[in-house]
Amino acid sequence: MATYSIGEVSKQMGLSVEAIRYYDREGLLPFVKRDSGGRRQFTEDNIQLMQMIMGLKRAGVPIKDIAYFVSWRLDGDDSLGERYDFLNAHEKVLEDEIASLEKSLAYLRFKKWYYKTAKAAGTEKIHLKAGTTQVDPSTYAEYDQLLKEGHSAKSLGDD
Amino acid sequence: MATYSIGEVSKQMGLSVEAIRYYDREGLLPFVKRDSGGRRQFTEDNIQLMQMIMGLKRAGVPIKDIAYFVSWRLDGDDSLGERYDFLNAHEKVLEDEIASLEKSLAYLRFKKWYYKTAKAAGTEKIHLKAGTTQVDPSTYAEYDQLLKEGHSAKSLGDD
DNA sequence: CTACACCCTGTAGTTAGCTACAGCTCAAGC
DNA sequence: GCTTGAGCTGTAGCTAACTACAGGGTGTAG
Repeated sequence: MATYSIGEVSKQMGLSVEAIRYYDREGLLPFVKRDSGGRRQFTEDNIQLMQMIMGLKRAGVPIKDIAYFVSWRLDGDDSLGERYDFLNAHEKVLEDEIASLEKSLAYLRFKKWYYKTAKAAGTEKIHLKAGTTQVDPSTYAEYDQLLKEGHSAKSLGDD
Repeated sequence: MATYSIGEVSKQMGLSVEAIRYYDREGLLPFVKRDSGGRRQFTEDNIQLMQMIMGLKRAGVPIKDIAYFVSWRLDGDDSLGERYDFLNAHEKVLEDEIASLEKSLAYLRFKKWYYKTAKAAGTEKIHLKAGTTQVDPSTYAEYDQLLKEGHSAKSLGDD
C-alpha cells in the first residue's frame, strides 16, 4: 500500500509541514503510523480522514474540539451518538455565525450606500443632523424606502 | 450636553472597561475628549460612532483597519472615496467568508446525516469500503439522491 | 563515503484581541 | 479630612494557531 511523507501530504493538502506536525501534537492525527526511522507515514486512508478534519477546521471548529472528535473515532461505533451530538452542536454555532455575518453584511451595504451618496453630493452633511456627527433618521428612512421599492441592498451600494 | 464615563459606556455597550481603553490605545476612539482630571468623557455623538465601529468589528474588520477608517473620518469629506472603497473591499471579504461557511455547513449536515444513519444501523460500517476507514462512494450517492428528491440538507441530518 | 534533501523533537517567538494587575490621582460623601 | 469608588497609565500575561529555529537523525544518489 502506497504511503506518503509529511512533505508530500503538505503539498497535496496545501498545509505547511509545521502545521501538520502541530496538528499531530495537538492530537488530531493519532492514526498516523511511523516508519523504522520515526518518520510519519500517511496512507490514502489517513489523508481522507485529514480532509474530513480540515473540513471541520474550515467550519471554525477549534482544534481542541476536533481532537475530542478524533479520539471518539478510536472508540469505534460506541461513540456514534457523541459524534452526532458534537456535529449537531456545531451546526448551531455555524448557523448563528452565518446569521450574524449576514446582519453585518447588511449593515456594511447600508454604509456603502451612505458613502456612495455622500460622495456624489460632495459631503457627508447630507446624512447628518445639523452640527453633529450623528446620522439623521431621514437617512435611514430613505434607505428603507429604497429597499421596500425592491432595490437589493447589494445593488444600492454598488458604484 | 450630557456626557458619560467609561464605566457607564461599558455597561451600555456590553464591553469591558479594559476593552474600551484598549480600543482607545489602538486609535479607534481619537474623538473622545477628557475632563480636567484626565478622564474620558463620552458624548451621545461619540457613543453612536462607537456603535458604528463595533458594527465593523462584528463584521470581522481587524482593529488596525478600523483605525484607518476612523482616521479618515478626521479628514472630513476629502476621504469619502477612501471610506467607500474600504467598505467595498470588506464587503467582498464578508461575502466570501459567508460563502465558505455555507459550504462548511453543507458538509457538516452531510456528516450529521452520516452519523444519524450509522447510529440507526448500530455501526459506521454501512458507510465504509470494507476493511478501510474510507467512505464508500455509494454513501455520497445516496445522500445526493435524497437531496435531489427535495429533502433539505438541514432536515436530513436532524433527529 | 560523503553530500544533500528531508525528516525528527523541543523550545521559543508571533499576532490578535483582550484581561489582569500595580501603583497612582481625583472627586464626592460622611 | 479621611475613606471609597472610579478613573488613569504602563506593563505583563493569556489563548489560539501557527511559524521559526536549533540541533540532530536518515536514506539515497553520485
